[in-house]
Amino acid sequence: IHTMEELSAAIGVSRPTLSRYFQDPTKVSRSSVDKIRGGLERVDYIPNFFATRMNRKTTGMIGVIIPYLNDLFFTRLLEAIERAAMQAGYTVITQCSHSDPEIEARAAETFLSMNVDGAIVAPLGNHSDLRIYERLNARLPFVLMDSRPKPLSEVDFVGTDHMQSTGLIIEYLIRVGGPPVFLAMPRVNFNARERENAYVTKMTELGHEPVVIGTDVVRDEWHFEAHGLAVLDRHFSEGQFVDSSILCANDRVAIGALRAAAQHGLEPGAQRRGGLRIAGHDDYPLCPFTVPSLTTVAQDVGAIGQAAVDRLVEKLRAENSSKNHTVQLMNGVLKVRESA
Amino acid sequence: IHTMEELSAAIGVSRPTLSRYFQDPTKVSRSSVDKIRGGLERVDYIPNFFATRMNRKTTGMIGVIIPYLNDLFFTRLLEAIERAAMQAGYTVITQCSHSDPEIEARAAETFLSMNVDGAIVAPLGNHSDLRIYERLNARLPFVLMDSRPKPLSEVDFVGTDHMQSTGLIIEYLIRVGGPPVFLAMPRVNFNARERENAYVTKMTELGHEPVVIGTDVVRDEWHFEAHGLAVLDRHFSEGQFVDSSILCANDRVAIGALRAAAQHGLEPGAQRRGGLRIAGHDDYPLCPFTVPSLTTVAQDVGAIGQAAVDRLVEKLRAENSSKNHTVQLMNGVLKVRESA
DNA sequence: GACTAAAGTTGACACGTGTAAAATAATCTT
DNA sequence: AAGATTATTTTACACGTGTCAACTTTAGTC
Repeated sequence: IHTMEELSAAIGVSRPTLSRYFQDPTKVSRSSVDKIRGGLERVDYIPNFFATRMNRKTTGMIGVIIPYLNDLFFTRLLEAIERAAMQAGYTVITQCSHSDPEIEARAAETFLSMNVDGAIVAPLGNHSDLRIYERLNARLPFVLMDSRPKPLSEVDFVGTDHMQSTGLIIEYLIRVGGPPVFLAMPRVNFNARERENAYVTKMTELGHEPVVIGTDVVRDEWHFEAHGLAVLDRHFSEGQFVDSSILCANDRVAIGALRAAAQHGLEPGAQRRGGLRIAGHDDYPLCPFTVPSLTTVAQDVGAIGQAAVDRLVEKLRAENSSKNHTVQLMNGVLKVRESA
Repeated sequence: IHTMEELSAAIGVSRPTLSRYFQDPTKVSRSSVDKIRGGLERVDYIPNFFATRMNRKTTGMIGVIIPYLNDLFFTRLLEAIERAAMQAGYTVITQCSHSDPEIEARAAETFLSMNVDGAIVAPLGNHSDLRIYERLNARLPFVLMDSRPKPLSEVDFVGTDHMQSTGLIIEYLIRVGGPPVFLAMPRVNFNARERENAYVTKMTELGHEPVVIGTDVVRDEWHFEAHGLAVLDRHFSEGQFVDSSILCANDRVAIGALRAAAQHGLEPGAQRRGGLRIAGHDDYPLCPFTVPSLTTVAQDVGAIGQAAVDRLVEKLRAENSSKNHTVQLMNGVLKVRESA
């Protein structure tokens, strides 16, 4: 039994009544509700998703694009979004760019084609075609998340305040050790550059010489751990930075850095004044379990996801397309552990 | 400009011709193609996803359900599936159960409602309502993946041969160290129990006494690292297993185990004969970067994902619903590193 | 140049459900 | 109890595109 028509015949209630029942049972009289309930016990019927969505003015769906799956940062973000969206009564359609701008573009088209009520996008990065975001932004309630292309200014954004978060860990490192070196990450997105800039700015502000390493060696783009390991392995081999404070662009790079230290018999940690220190950024879920456990700045992933959904819902509830946009930057929180 | 009707008026080609053009441009004459191409340059039009899908007998979509997002094993699996499906020309709709049977059930209903051509499911585990899988299996080309409920036998399955993989690492551990203790994982899915059984069977077969630990302490279910750490911390504190070979149910548990070892000043590794050894299962992407790097058995995630899609496509191409089912068990591969 | 076959186009209906307006039933006044 | 009001159901049309049969054009043959 596949259609409402058939169902209405089987139960003895008109089809439109069924239609309204499925949308909001309170709009149907008590007696009809009982008849329908009873009928649904006997036959099994599932409304056709496409037919229902086609005629509604609102589909109740929001589209989410994330750049990469094999990274717990994004999965946590996605989870936060899904929870928040579910709470708000929306169905989330997720697409992953797999670090391919073409797939990202196709995902955006799919969303438009599906008439999603709104879209949340964590952009892919340098290779992305910015017109995609502009196109989405022009036609839908749209929120950008996590990382922000500089050229795009008229867009809502939710992310971390990298000046604040990076500043926090830099000040800490200076306090307990010395001015940190910055181990960059492959420039897969705009955050990579932004954190690097935040580091340089903060160091200059504090009157220290910024030193950035790891910008030359770029292996497989998203293999951050391997990148961190390779860069530091080379430097440690040459005796460089073995007594430095090293601030890694993110925790995955830092995990590679810890590995490099171990391979060279170095023990990064807070114990020895003036010794090797390694710190990261993000509070990757594995940080408490590395050896030594990793000192880092936590991004409030849950808050970012929640805020992105909140802002989106706010926009798509406001019929009047108020063109002003919001930028929400969350603060990082210092997580002091063993490695620095 | 939102409908084909409008587009056809704007271009000067009949609507059905446009319809056929979007499905297969070769079915339209050269002259029409040129006219349409030209027209699409000027206006932008996106076919309505729902309207197109509603009338087609096949939607070109396959639904995938995974139990948990914050685990790189599942994200890698998902990635493999998405790649394989894209290659085969299908659109993947992903839903995550978030370890909630109710969400899992709802996801299944959504798939049925969307008329997906087929479904691939990595089951949630003990709490799942098995009727969900039976229902899907009865109404769709359906493939179960990764972990398999024992009561379900009439279902296609793709996963790892745990007898083989676990046997492999056990034999290795016995060869280089001694008969391993098994550090169980929280019983979140059927694999947990299956690996445990595989361990017991293999040990018995080889004439060793199986010892399983970690079945009592069950903290937050999916926090495997914390589980491994807590269990071994307790045992190490009591001086137990400090010179044992410890086989962890999976790599995330093993990462917690490595941490426990470090906290107790123990150095798991292959160097010292008769000393502490820690091994895992799965080849989690971080294994090469832990300190020490983690010896483990790799599950061939790529092959599992590919095989699941292959089998599904095979089923949904075969009109004749051949009711025979296939079980594909992939072999694990030993990855010897430092920890054992 | 007339005829035939093939290729391409179009009219008309179908898909399954939402929705506004019209019709009916139920409830409430006086 | 009759009319007025409200709650509920039904009629009728709409949504945007797929698809088939009927129609028109083109290409090919002699």
